[in-house]
Amino acid sequence: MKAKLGRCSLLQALSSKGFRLTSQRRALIETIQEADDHLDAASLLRAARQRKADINRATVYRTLELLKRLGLINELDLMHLEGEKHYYEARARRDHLHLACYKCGAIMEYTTRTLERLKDEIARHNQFQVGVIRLEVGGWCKHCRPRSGTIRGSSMAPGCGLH
Amino acid sequence: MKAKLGRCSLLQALSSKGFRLTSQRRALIETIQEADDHLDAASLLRAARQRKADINRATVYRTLELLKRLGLINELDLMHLEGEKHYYEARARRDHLHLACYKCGAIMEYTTRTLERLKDEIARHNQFQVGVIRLEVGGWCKHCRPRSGTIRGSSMAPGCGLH
DNA sequence: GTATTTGCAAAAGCTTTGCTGCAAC
DNA sequence: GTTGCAGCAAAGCTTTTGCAAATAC
Repeated sequence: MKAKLGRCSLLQALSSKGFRLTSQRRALIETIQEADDHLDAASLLRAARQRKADINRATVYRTLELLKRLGLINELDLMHLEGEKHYYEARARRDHLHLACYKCGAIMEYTTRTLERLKDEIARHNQFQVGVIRLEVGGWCKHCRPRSGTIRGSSMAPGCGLH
Repeated sequence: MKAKLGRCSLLQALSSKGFRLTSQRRALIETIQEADDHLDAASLLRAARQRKADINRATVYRTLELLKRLGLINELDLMHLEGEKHYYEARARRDHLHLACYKCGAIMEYTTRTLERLKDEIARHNQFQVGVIRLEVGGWCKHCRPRSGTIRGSSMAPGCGLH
């Protein structure tokens, strides 16, 4: 179960910026905020329809675009483990990174101060104002590691054909 | 001009693993290695055709898939600044991150020890064998920052409609 | 000579768009 | 009553696939 704390209140944020709160948007936002997993557009539509039956695919995409533009949700690729869909999550108070296992497909989240330090460093060294930071790691989780023991420091994918 | 040093020799790596060196693959690989920018599949095809006229789109995608699987190139999304295409770069000796400016579209690379430290930390704390790490940052470059001075530590995108 | 790889063309998958009518404020 | 937003259906774009012919080794 995904933690529900530390989330922005999307509904509140939307209306305070003058956007209409349609019943469709409510259903979509509630679905996103209460989701256990990262949802792609199709899954979100399916889940949101249990709250409000008549939601259209176009509305899903338009709402996601809006929330993304407002910085209220994050868009993830999750290393394209399965196709080119995008995944979404309500933006948490702290940035975190996503680990994707090439073998079993598990997605893990990891929060660390180092990421915040890195963000500050990026801003300072490049005079760059950071809006969104997306850090995704592909590899092998502890259950799927090719062999136990060594974790290589190298950046090269170990061997071929392993994905 | 992008630095040409610190690259893997893709041709050599391919043949040493027993893959055939077709003229199409040669043309594609040479194009990738000498590219000044990050190339998407269509641009790569266009550029490679100047070396070898008859290359097909399917071959491009199949070759990219192969090189990616072998860990010889990185696949980037560059924060989806323009559509959903993917971008590719020959894998460098050191990992680096990509900064994408929402306003002018500039892509900058930044290499830092902190990224390597972060990678080690990820591996240690999650017992995760890192294959590929992809870190992309969306924001505003020094020429496009909304206002000078403050660089906010917050992760929220500043204001709405700015992308 | 044989197995791998290519070209071709069609399809698949996800996302976007134009337009009409509905609904939030 | 306005104006923004949703629904519908069609199109758009990138990427993938099946199969026969070509090519690297």
